[in-house]
Amino acid sequence: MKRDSRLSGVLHLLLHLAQQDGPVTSDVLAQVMDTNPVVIRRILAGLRERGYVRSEKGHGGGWTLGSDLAKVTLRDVYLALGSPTLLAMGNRTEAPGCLVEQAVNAALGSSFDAAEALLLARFGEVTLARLHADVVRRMKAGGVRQLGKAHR
Amino acid sequence: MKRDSRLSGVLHLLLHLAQQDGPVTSDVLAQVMDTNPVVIRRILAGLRERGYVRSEKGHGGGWTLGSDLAKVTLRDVYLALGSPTLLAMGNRTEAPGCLVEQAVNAALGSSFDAAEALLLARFGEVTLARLHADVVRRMKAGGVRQLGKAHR
DNA sequence: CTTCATGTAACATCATAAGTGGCATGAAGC
DNA sequence: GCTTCATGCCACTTATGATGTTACATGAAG
Repeated sequence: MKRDSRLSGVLHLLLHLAQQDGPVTSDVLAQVMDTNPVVIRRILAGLRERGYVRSEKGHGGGWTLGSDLAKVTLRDVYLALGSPTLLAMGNRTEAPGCLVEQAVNAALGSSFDAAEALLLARFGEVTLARLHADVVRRMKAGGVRQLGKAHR
Repeated sequence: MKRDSRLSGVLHLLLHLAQQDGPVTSDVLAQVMDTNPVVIRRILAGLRERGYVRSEKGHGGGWTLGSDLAKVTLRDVYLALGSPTLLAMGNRTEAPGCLVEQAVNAALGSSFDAAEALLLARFGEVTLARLHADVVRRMKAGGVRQLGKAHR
């Protein structure tokens, strides 16, 4: 199964935006992420609806942050993406008539639910501000290297 | 992302085998699972290597359980399937040069790891015997219904 | 009114689980 | 021996969803 990397990608985008003054175009972000501008717009569309980012058209346009990084958690970002599937596995059928399958579903399902709950809880504990602070810390630790240069 | 239901499926198969005296053919199991015999063989192949099931060719052949249900956990079964991907999400890249991505990976990765560890731990706590006991309990609770009849 | 940038639809690509057909292998029954 | 039944396995197809790409409309700045 192909792994969904949108959450990873969008966080990357947000943190890069956090280190830019003005708007950044989808084109630039696409180069940084080594992908297509349309993919960028697609990913950021959900965040725009919630006000986490803003977009402007025309000259000098592009993407800017739209809210306080301290008030947005990874969970918020995840939800803004449309709550994509977290687990790669699932029960074969829901609401089966077979008693065996019911027992299997009950056993697996409770574990699946627990794992999803754990993920969401941990996502809820981490704010973008904390991630940003971590980036700054890493920059200092490794010497103030310019960002965006080490992308390839 | 398409969800992997092999673990769910194989548990279903094992519990059905547990309630049969003699060998059960892939054909019969396929009907029970509403799928193709080849799929059954493919799923059970890994379990055979570890001795959890045995297969016999020819007349009167088919699949039988190969070990004590109390000694096999869901984790064992999961491993026998080849440890398929548990999470539908992942980091965009591993070992990135970009500091931002490193920070993102660290934050997400620890959560991903925790969720996977939780799943494996819970799988390790559940034996097939316990699942089987649960099936029996459900049968008594709902009247002794014949298994395999409520499959479609 | 030209240029730049987003917004969006439509389509192509790619990976993987699942489904299917065909054929070889081996065991039981005649 | 030989037929039948069942697994073992390979190659191919199908289905699904993330991702990549092209094309065109919209709107803002110069």
